[in-house]
Amino acid sequence: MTSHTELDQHTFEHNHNQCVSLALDTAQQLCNERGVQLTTIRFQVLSLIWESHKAVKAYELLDRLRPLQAAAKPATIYRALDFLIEQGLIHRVESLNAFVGCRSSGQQHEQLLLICKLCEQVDERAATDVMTALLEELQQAGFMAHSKAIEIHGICANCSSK
Amino acid sequence: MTSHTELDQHTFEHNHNQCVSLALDTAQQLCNERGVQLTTIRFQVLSLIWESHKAVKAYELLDRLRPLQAAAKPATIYRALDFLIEQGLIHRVESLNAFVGCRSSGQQHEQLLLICKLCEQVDERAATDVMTALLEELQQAGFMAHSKAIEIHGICANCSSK
DNA sequence: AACTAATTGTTATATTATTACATCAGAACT
DNA sequence: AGTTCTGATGTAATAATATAACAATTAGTT
Ligand SMILES: [Zn+2]
Ligand SMILES: [Zn+2]
Ligand SMILES: [Zn+2]
Ligand SMILES: [Zn+2]
Repeated sequence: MTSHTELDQHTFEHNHNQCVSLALDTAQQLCNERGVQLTTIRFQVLSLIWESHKAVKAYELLDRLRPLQAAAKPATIYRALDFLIEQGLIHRVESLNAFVGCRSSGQQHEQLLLICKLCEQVDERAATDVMTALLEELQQAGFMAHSKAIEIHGICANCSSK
Repeated sequence: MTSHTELDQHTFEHNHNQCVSLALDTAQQLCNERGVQLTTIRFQVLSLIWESHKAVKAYELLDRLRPLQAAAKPATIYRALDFLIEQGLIHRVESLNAFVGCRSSGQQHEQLLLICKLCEQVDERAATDVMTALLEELQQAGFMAHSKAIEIHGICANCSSK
């Protein structure tokens, strides 16, 4: 029997196992290179986040982590999330207070996040034209940007074709 | 003696009283046209938000409203904020869980918010080139956007020139 | 006045996140 | 081996943000 989560993954019509493998392998490799520890807890949280392309809430992660880490508390999750964000392995979706795996960790990348209201999946796009225009605008404004987050809410192509 | 808040407003080197008058007058006019009520509480909250160009937190607003409305509770503030957002009179700054007056209420506008880490002021810009590129990107992705929020954190021109 | 819808009062609670301090495990040093 | 240092985790408490539910009041309408 196929779970709801698995179905949702398939709406992208892609091999999600590949997504997960790539993400986890890349994470491990980046942490090695950087001399930081992808500990068991951090790896487990990253894996849980990567179970789908949906943004996940911290306390939902906590619930899902507890079977694996009986002692898990809010701080456990938030520490792991802080680490994963610092290392660029996940994104925080500000408008949802939720977290989603980064699909281009390692590469320098700005984020354009397309957040579907129906399937709740988050698509991350390079959107180089947008970012170029943005850089130009920032330059004109004399604004020195540290972080650039573009979060668009709406209906994804897949959902609107149904 | 000049308060810190007043000083901060002056960093824009503009007549903030004009900002406030324009914002409040426009708000009143729009509400009239739309047949919705800009009640005392809503007007007071909007005025408090407009005391500066900084984003303000809900519970800070609550503290500042209480001298005017002894019975004010969280719900009081959140209801007023909901109304003001619906009417496009303020923006919610997702990445700060805070609120800032909209400088172009009434006009159709997408928002590019430049959020300064030093002076905490929020600058709202039309950024038409960015928005054009964004629309193009969304079209390519087949994504039907309902809300577009671009929040950039960094150092504003004024602060970086000090 | 009577009715209706919108707004506000009030209480409780849900959700999201951080702080502080104790403990533990591994690496580095003596 | 013992000591020390560091980073990570355990644990408890609490802070900060936001919503739900229902009662009371007010503003418009008939
Ligand atoms: Zn996938
Ligand atoms: Zn969708
Ligand atoms: Zn001003
Ligand atoms: Zn500034």
